[in-house]
Amino acid sequence: MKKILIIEDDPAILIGLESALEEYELISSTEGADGLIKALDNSIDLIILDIMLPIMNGFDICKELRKKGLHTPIIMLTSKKEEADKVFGFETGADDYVTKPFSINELKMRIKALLRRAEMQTTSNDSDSYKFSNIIVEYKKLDAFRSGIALGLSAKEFQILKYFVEHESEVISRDKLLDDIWGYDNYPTTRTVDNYILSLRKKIEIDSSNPRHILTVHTVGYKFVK
Amino acid sequence: MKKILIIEDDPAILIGLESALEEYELISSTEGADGLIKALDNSIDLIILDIMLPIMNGFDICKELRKKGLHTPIIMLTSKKEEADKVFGFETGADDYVTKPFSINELKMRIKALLRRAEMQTTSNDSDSYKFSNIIVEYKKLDAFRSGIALGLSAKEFQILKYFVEHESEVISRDKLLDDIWGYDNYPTTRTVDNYILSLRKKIEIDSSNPRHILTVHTVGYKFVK
DNA sequence: AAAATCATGACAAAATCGTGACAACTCCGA
DNA sequence: TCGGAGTTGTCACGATTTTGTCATGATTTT
Repeated sequence: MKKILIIEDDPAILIGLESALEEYELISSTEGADGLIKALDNSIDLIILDIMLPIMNGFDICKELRKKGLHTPIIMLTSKKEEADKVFGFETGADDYVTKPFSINELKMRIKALLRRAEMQTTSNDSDSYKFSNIIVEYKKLDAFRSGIALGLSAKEFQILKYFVEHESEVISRDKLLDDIWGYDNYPTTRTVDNYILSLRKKIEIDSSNPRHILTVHTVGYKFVK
Repeated sequence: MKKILIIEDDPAILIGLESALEEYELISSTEGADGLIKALDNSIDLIILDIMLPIMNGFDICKELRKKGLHTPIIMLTSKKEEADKVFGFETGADDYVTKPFSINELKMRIKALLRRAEMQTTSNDSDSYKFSNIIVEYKKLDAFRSGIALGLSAKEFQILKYFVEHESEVISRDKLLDDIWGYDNYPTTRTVDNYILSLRKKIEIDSSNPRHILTVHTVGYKFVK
């Protein structure tokens, strides 16, 4: 269930929203500073923010949140159309607004549209294969293929390759790999890593002594490039 | 410059949009099937889509695009509010709408908001890089790139370059660099520093014998400028 | 039990590191 | 303006560290 944070000081509107948005998990705040903390603390999916608030106004909250690097979609509640124009500009960071008195139906649709778009960001990358060069890594088959023929990766080799493609071009230290692949309970030597790199290279590189995909970064670790 | 595709059959509106949205690169289509192809072919950043179109209506185009896995933000143009309600629902895939006759200002703001949100997706993950001139220093990749091609910095070279960019325009003495990069346990000669400066210059400067970024400050040390 | 996989150590190969030598340059005073 | 002392640029070499690779035994899977 999606979490929505409502920052609104007018009890009448707050109650109205709460009954209209029963399909969501609602968190509310009637005051700016408190709302700001809640917006940062919880794993909120969307924020509904009134512009007119005592002490700290919605305009400032919005800017503050964006300054702190929060990407949560924000819908502003405003009383006047002109006011909306001011806050909805590029520089404030709000994603949408509705003007009071607003249609609950319209608000609901705008919420849906923003949630859907946010959702897409996180789930659009769930394909079950990864291509690079002439190789396809099939997550479900736990193996990789060069022009259709299986390379016959062992379980650990596959894990490592998957880890590498998921961290494309990042430098991975041997210790990081041991932590993330082997876990903390059994901890082989860093030499073990080199050996797996060797066998992986033999399988996925065309010339394993001159690797083009699994590169060594001397004194640091390895990195995978497409 | 962001690319916007406008799918609209009414020439009057099309001309109006084209003159209002001069800040964008515009591509237009007056017909559904053609618009659908253009939407898929080009690297469009946003689509403005009229609902009422001959032959294939905007509603269907929208659904078709989403079915094909296109995530481009879509703003619908509608004549009636009720019509908007129908297409703006969760199932069609539109992100926003404006009702004719619409305020150009409002449309512009809605475009901005959607583009900003889309932008965040692509740029939110490279916060750990530093640009200067035509070079990008990628912290996670432990390397720097000139127009995309890797410069192949060694670990120590990278450390030093990172140190320099983090202390932009500050004059750094050799001793300070030895302290901060090599640490207090092993302490090479100041000659060593010069050697690393040399190799760094060879990699990041266009003319290494006439450096523009890593400058020597005689009798004091070096300084990095953008 | 056989086969595959995994982990380790030994040694060779390679890359990087640090140094000294000397040339080129800069600054400053004569 | 010239020269000299000090500073920096540059190169090549050896030392050191890191990585590649293989053979071997342990462990797990089939």
